[in-house]
Amino acid sequence: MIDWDDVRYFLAAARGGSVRAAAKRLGVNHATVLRRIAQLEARLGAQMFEKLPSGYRLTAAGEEVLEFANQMEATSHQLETRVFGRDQSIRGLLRVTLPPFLATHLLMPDIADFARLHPDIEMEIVSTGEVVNLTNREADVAIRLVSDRKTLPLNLHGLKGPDLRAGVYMSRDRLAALRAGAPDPIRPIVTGGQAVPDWIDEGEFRAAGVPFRTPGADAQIAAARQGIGMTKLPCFVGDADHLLVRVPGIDLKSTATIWLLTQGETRKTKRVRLFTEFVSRRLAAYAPLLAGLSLSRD
Amino acid sequence: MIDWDDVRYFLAAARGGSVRAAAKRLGVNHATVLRRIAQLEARLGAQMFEKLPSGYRLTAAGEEVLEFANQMEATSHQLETRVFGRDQSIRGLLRVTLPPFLATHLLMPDIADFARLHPDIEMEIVSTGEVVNLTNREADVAIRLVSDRKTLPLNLHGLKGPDLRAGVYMSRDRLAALRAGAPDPIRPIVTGGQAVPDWIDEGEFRAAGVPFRTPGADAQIAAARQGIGMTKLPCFVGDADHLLVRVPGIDLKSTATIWLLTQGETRKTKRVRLFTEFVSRRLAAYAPLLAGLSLSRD
DNA sequence: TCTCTCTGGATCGTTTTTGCACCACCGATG
DNA sequence: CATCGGTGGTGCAAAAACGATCCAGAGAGA
Repeated sequence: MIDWDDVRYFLAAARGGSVRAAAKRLGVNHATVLRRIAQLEARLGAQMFEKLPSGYRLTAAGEEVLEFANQMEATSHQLETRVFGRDQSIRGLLRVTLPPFLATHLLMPDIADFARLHPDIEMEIVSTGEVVNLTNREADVAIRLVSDRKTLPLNLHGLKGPDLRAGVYMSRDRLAALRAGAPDPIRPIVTGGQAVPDWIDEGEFRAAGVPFRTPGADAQIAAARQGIGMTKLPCFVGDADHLLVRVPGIDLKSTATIWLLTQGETRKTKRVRLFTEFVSRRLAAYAPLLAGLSLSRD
Repeated sequence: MIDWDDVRYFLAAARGGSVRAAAKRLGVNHATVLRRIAQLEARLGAQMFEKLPSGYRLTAAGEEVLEFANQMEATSHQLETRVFGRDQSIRGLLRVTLPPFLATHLLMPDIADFARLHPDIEMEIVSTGEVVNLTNREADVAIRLVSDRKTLPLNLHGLKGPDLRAGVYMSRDRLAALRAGAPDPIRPIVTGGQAVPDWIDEGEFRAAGVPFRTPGADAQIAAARQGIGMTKLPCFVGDADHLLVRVPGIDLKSTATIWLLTQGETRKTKRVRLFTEFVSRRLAAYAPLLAGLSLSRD
């Protein structure tokens, strides 16, 4: 009989492409992955990988095994979510994922309030740039921005929040200087790789010159503050920054709707319901701010 | 992340009904099962079993987990059969299951011939009374008796063998005594719990009295040899025994057909093909014997 | 070409897991 | 009432798994 956990190691190696990458994902030493895979291959009596100096590549047999390994993983995740769904105690872990800019500029104080209100809930905020998979139970609640034309995944249950609108902002001082007749060019600030936006031709003062490309929302804000140019920001971010003002003549853009997403059994959990209801109320209160109707958060 | 192998221990405990029974099935110490299940429950944060003095009983949560655990097991078995199906080498393990009386009275010499012919094939004969599950890959080849009106499982591939017929036998000496006019009653010998058979009224000499019930084919043969009464046996068993003769006036019964069954991917294997072809040839040679047309094996 | 970083693999202490021997308990049975 | 076979649970020593480390080799880039 094979050790079922070996399949988990196999899966990590197949995805990581190397023993060391798999070890990193699994949080173990690479020698362990080496041994577990050797053990699995011995018990199955077949080579699952070509052992190249550049890494592990799946053999034909390995490709077939991968299919079933994926299936086992899916079942394992379902198993986990099912028992988690039965958990009706307050005490326990609650993992939330949300876009970084929502965390840093808007919801972190509210999440802190929630944590203070429920000290028995162990919270974990997963706010990396990557979209985490709710189905695989990498998180229990996801706060997502969903473009209005896109549809939600069918297996997720959504609680609709307020709309989020964005504006184009630039430095307040720079705008004053422009009004006074300063000739310096105003450059569009965009994230790397993004096409030149269409709003450069709309405003009272036109952006010109090559775009200023920088990754990360915070870097864009900093660049705008320094007067490099103008950039598109969510209203609640731009309006709250007293060093920035909306560029006159450019309308607000309706970008997306905030959704609170939960998955399958997990939303029956008391912790999840408490959190989604709490955040939902707070978001509703922020609705004017998010829509860009109030020019300051104060 | 849970240890997938813990699910295997959970499954054994859920099926065995107790930690010790699970340990026996898994071939490990019962303390190990105890600890693995405790670990799984800790990681999932839920009780899967009620720990009663009489054993472990599944909780509601455990029942739900069981469903997915079964699914994981099925996937694991599929994974094993898939890689096994790719194995085209002679050397390796080949597990065969067949009814005990076929093994002891007919095929064991042939299986021994096969093993001698292919010393690289490690053979394992699973000839307990229980029907082993081919789908779960507890065996690679099954030699089964299939009643003509029953249908084969769809996922199995069958190679049809000769028909097997049975007759009613009694002690040769006893028959001679009867012909000489001995008055002792002849009792029908049947397996425990079986109804009184219909052939007691057919023969030249009628069976009478309460049935003699004994489990096991070998015990029935011994009882018949001792002259207790008459019993129904496969022809190849009864005809080969010089102490027994067919009861005059009772026709042969057509009971079932011998099938060589293989499953899914495993039949692509060289070992499996070699074995099924070999046994198929031998069975064909035995066809008259099995049909009861030759009165002795010699 | 030299370095730097990636790869798999081997070795060696150490940690974790496992098996064994117990214990207490419960129920059936002689 | 004592016994016997079954249950779960618990220390302790042996065994197995693990992590840290080192090594050789392969590429990439300076």
